[in-house]
Amino acid sequence: MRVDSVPEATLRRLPSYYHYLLRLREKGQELISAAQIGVALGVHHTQVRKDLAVTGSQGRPKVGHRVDDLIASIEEFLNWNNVSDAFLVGAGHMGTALLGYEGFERAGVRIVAAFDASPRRAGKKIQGVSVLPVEKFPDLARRMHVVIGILTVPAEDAQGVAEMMVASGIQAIWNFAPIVLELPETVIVEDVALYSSLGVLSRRLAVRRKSAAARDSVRAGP
Amino acid sequence: MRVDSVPEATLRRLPSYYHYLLRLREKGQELISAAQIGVALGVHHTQVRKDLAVTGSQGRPKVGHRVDDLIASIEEFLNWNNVSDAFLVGAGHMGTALLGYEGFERAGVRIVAAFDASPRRAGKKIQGVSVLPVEKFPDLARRMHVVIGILTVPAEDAQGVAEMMVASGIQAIWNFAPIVLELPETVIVEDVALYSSLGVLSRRLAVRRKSAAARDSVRAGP
DNA sequence: TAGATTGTTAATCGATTAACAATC
DNA sequence: TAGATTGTTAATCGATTAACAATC
Repeated sequence: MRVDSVPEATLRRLPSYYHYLLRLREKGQELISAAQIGVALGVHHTQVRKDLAVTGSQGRPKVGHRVDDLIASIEEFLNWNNVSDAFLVGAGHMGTALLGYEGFERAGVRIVAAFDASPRRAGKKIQGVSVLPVEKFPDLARRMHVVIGILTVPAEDAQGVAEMMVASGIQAIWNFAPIVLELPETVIVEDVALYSSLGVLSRRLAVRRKSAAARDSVRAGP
Repeated sequence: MRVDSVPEATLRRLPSYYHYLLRLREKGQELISAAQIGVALGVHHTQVRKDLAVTGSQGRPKVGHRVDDLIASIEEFLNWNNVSDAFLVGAGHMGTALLGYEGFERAGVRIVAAFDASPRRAGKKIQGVSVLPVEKFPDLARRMHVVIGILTVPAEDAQGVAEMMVASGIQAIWNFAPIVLELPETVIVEDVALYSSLGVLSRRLAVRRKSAAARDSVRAGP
């Protein structure tokens, strides 16, 4: 049983619309049609309409959608207008990078503390966020009612840390480790699969080279 | 016309199998069945078989697959056994994080130089990789026959830098900026859509809260 | 009004899952 | 051998695209 009837593919496209619309607004554009969005983002215009429809935003025939309305509707639909506190575990390269991002508050997430198992890192401040010993996570998470965990630890530690997070009341995990976490299915896990992305890139490049090589050998003759 | 007949969903799952298999090998396990992989990674066993089939690897009835064979087949299929040089542009938070990753060489990519528009960053070394002025990109890319570009610049600079990359001979771009790049369709673009990921997470969490609240109000009575 | 655009219903397409024969 | 597992073909499911009526 799916809790949310909205297709995941739609959820993934909405942020892309959102950032495009922000840019339009910055340029002062007030109206936009589904077809224009589609062309700009490489999505079929019917698909754009369906995606926007789930947010409840309505356009006017012959006129299009108000950029402001769309932005507000997407924000509300994704709950990006309510910022939730998040704890990050793993203050390594990726963790440090995420702590430096400004844009996540606009996407409903504020990283309020970071944790690390290494005493070398704990005690420091990174990008203005304190790095604490990971032992302090459970107590603090509970006291501050933090329900979002960001997981940027090495793959071999990820499962253990994730379990600690869930035991501390975390309900959603943004996982950067290249493993599939085994957790109660009530926990929301969203993977950032960097290696999946690299796999697609590498394969496409290889296929492209192969077909280019094939063309060249035809051109050169048998 | 699709150049590669293999579904993208399959390409995205293969790296996940790959990392799981690496862990098995480390533990000394020599054989594995599609069903076991499926249980561990949350994929239907038939799907696992189809995915593995595209790599050309074969298993034996009643026995399963040799872990070694699968690893080798996936590596070859994704061309991860041939490492390509890559240039990174944007030595900010995310760029720095990627320069620190050890695992990308195993995924076919070696970052050999970084570039940045800011004179403050250019000239430094980050994680042992030199950061050069972005003006040097075109000439160096051509001379070194670099065809992979990693794009970690702010959103507003991404389109321009991507065009510069393509003009310099780059054939595939790993894009971390939250915009849809408009480039010739011969260019392979692979987006790491952090905000799409956050959108899904935020929405799921909101839906979960809503249904929890609904349950509570029923329990409390009308 | 005419026609551009929306929003919805129907058709198509592709990916996932089910069923089952092959085989070690 | 019996049965666990593979690999393939058929059925189902869900997402995308096409068709079209509604409307400003």
